[in-house]
Amino acid sequence: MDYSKSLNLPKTDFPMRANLPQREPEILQFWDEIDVYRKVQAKNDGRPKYVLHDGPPYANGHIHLGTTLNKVLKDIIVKFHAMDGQDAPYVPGWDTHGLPIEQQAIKTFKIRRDQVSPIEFRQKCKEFALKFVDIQREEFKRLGVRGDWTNPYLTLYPHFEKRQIEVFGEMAKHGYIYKGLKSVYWCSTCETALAEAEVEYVQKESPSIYVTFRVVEGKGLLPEDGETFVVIWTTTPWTLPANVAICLHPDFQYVLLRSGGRSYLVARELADSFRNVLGDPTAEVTREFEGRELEGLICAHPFIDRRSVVVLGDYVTLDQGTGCVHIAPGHGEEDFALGQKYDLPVLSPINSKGYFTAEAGDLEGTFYLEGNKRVLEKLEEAGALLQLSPLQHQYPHCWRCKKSIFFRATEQWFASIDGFRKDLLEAIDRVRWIPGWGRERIHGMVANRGDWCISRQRLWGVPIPIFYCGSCEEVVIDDQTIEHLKILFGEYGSDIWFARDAADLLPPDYRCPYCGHGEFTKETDIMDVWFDSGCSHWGVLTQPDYWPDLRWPADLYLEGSDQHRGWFNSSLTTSVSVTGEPPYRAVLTHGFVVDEQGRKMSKSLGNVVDPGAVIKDLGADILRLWVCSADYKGDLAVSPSILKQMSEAYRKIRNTFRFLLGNLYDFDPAKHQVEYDQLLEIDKFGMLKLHKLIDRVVKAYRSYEFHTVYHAVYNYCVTDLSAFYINVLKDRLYCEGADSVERRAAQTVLYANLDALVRLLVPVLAFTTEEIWRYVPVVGEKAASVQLCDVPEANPEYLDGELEQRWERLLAVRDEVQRVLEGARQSKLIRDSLQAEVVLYADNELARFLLETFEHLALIFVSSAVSIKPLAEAPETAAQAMELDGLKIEVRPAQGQKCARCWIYTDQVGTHPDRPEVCSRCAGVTETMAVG
RNA sequence: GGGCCCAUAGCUCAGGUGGUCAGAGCGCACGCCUGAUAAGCGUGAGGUCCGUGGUUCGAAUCCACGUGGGCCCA
Repeated sequence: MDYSKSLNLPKTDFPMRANLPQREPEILQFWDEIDVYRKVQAKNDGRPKYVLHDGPPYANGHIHLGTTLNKVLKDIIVKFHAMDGQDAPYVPGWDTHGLPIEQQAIKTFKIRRDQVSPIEFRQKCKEFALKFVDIQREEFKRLGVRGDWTNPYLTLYPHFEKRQIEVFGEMAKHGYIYKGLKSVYWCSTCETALAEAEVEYVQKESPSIYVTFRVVEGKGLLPEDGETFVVIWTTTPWTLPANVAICLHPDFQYVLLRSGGRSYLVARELADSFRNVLGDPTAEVTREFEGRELEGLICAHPFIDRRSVVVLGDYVTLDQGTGCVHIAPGHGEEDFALGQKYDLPVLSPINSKGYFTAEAGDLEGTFYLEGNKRVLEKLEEAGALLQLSPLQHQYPHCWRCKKSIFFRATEQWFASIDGFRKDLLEAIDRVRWIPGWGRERIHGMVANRGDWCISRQRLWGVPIPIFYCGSCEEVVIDDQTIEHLKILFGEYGSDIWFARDAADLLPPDYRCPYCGHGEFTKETDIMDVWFDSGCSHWGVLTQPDYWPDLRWPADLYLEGSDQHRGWFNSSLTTSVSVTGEPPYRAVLTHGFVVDEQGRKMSKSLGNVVDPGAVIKDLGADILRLWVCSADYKGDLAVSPSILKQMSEAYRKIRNTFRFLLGNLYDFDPAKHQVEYDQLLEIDKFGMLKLHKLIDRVVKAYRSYEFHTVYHAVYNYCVTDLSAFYINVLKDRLYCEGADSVERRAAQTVLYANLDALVRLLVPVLAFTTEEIWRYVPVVGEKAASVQLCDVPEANPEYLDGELEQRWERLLAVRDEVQRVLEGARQSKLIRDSLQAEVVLYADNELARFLLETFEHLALIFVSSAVSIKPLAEAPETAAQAMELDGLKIEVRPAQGQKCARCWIYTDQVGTHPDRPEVCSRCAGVTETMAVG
C-alpha cells in the first residue's frame, strides 16, 4: 500500500527554478503598475524623514558595475529605512553638463562648436544628455532600484540652475569669488583653452638646452663672485622670458662643480652627465649641499634684468637635466602651483594667438615657437647657453587641429577656499563619516587644497553670472543682478545667457554701481561641472515645490571613495560657504570593484564584468546579493566564479523559502497559529533562533553592515533551518495529522520564519521577495507589495537563555552522534539514520541532562531509537566523543520493524489490526482516512 | 613620490581593550537519501593569519619597515 498519499507532503506552485532573467521584468512591470514608490511614500507619510541624497551619475554612457554597486547599496539603505519606521524618499539625479558630454555630442551629431550657434550647440548637448538619462534610468530600474523615476533631478533643469546661480551669488557676496591667473593648456591656432581630455601627446623634436643662472645672493653658501652658476635644463627655451624661479628638490644632494674657472651647481646624481655637457670629465666637486639648504638663494635671469629665486619642490626628478628646474608659473601647471606656494609672479607674456606681448620686451610680436631662436640668440649673447641639442620627446598637441600647444596663464574665476577653510574643517567634524577614516581623508584634502578654479571656457554648462561695466570695466555682481538672473534662469534655463545681450539679462535701467554707466558685457566662462553637482543639495533638497518628499540637509551621502575629492568636497564647499553647515549628516563611502586578484577592471586585462550581461544571464537579484555579501569598506572583488557562488547561495535561500511555502499550503495564520506557550520545546528553540537572527540582522542593517546581513541570513538558512530544524521537523509535518496541534505548532514556526525572512530580505532580494510575497498567507488584508511591509521585530520574550543553553548542549551532542552515524554508514552497518538506534554512554551529569531531554533525542538525531547508559558500561566498540567529555556513543541497527508510513523502526508496527504495516502513531493518524 | 585605505583556508566573511583565536558557510572530496528531488542530509581534507624586524612571559591581534593591490593627488 502506498502510504505517501496519507502524508502531508509539501505542496507549492512557487518554482524551484528562479528563472530571474525572465521573471524580473514582469515584476518590474507590476511595480510600475501599482506605482510602488508612491505607495511606499504614502504608507510612510508622517514618519521621521530619512533622506539619502543621490549623487548624480554623469549622463554620458551606460552604467557599469561601479554604478551598479553604488545604486544597489543606496537602494538597500532606502528600502530598509522605509521599512524601519522612517520616511525614506529617493529622488535619483543626473549630472548633465560638462566637457565629456560636449565631446560626445560633437562626435554623435557630427557638429562643430565653431560652426553652429551656441544655442544650437547646447541643444545638441542637451539632447545627448537626456538620451543617456533615459538609458541609465531604465538600467537602474532594471536593477530593482526603487525611486521617484518619474521626477528625478537633472542639473540642467531651469529650477536647478536657478539655485546654482543663487549659490554662486551668495559666495560672491561673501567675497569668496575672485578673478585670478591660472595656467591652462592653450591652443594658439584654435585660440582656446583646452581641457586635459582634449590633449594628445605626440612625438616632437625640441631644442634641449642647458642654461646658466649667475648667483647674485649666495646667502653665505655660494660665492657671489660672478663665476658661480645654477644650471637648468629645458626643452622650451621660449618660456625663459617668464622665468622667475629655479626649483630644487629639498632631499637631493647638490654639488658645485669647478671647471674652467667657473662653478656650476647641479644635482650630485647628475654630475657625471653634466661633466659631459661641459666636455670636462675632470670637473671637480668643490662643495656639496642638501637641496633644502639652498632655498631662498637668488640668481640673475640670464638676459632680463630680473631675479630668479631658488625654491624647493618634491616633483624635481633625476632622470634627466640637472636637478635644477626652470620655473615659469605662467607656463606650466606644476610651475603655477609652486608659484602659488611661493607667491611668485605669474608672467605670461604671450597673447591668445601665441605671440609675445610687450611684457617680453624686444620679443614683442614674435610667435612663441619663433621665440625659441630669439631666446637662444640672447642666451648665446649672454654667454649663458652651455649646450644645445635636438631632443625627441612626447609633447602635448591639440586634439582638433593637431598643432602643438602650450601652457599659458589666463584669467579665470576662482572660489577662495582660504576664505572659509577653517569653517570647512570644523564642518567636517560635525559629520559622521562611515567608515571613520573618511574623515581623515577629506580633512587632509580640504586642509591642503588650493583655491577652486571654477571657470571653464566652454558652452555646455551654467554661465558664470557676472557682468563687466562697459565704461569702468568693473566686475558687476550684486543682489539685484543675481535676483534678476534667478528669475530668468528659472523661467528659461541657462540658454537665456547665450541668447540675450547683457542689457537684456540685467534689471531694467540697471546702472553700474561703481560709475553709474548703463552699458555692460557678460562673462563668457561657464562653471566647472563640479560646481553644478556641488550645488545639488541646495538645488534639490530645498525645493519642496518640485521634490516635496525631501528636506535639507541630507541624512546620508553615499558614493565611492573617490568622491572625497569630488562630490563630497564640492558639496561641502558650496554648503558651508552659503549656510555655514555641511549638506549631509553622514557620509558613507564604498570601495571600488576589482577582480578576484584585486586588480582594477580594465579592458586590457579582460576582467571587466558587465552588469547587463550578468542580469541577462543570472538576474539582477544575483547582482544585488553580491553587493550585499561583500564588505564594501574595502574594494569589492567580482569574477565569474564569485558570481557563481552567489547564484548557489541564492538557490539555497530560494529553496529554503520553497520548503517553507510548501509546508504551509494548508496553513491559515488567522486560524491555525499556535500560541507560543503551546509550542513544543524545539519549536520554542526555533523561535528563539529566528528572533536572534532578526535582532542581529536588523542591527546590521541599521549600522550599514550589509555583509553581516548576508552571512547571518545565509548561515541561518543553511545551518539552523535546513540542516537542523527543518530536517528534524519533517516527521511531524509529514506524518502527524494535518490539523493536529503538533503539526500546527511546527507550521506556526515555519510561518514565523517565512514572514520574517521575506521581510528581512526585501532590501536585498528585491525581485525574489516580491515573488515570494505572492505565495505568503497573511492575516487580514495583504499588502499589494512586500515593499509595503515593515521590518520584523525581535520579541525579547522568546530569547530564553536557559532554553538556549539546553538546546545548544543538545546540538553539541547531536554533532557527536552524527559523526558516529557517519562511521556506521561508511561501514555499511546502516544506510540512513532512521535505521539506527543510538546508544549514549554518559557520565552522571551528562546522563542526567540527557534523561531530562530524552523525549527530544531520537527526534534530533533523526534516528529510530535512543538509549542512555552509564559511561562505565560502554563497550570497546563505542566511539569517544571528540568535543564533549564523559560521552561515548554506539550505533546499532534499530530494533523492530520499519513503519511503512513514517519509516521509523519500532516494535509498535502491526499493533493496529487494520493497518499491519504501520506503527501505532501512524495507525492513529490514518484512522479517519480511507485506507487503500 | 605624497595622502588615505586594504591584505585571515580556492571563494565570501568572523576573529571587543594581545593570552584554546586559527573559526563559519560555500566550494572541493567521499558517502547517504530519493516523501524539499535539475532538491535534501552527513563526514572529511584545506591556512607560513602578505613578508621581515621589534615590543611582550606571550601577537592574526600593538609598533616599524617592506611587498602586493585600490582610490585621490603630484
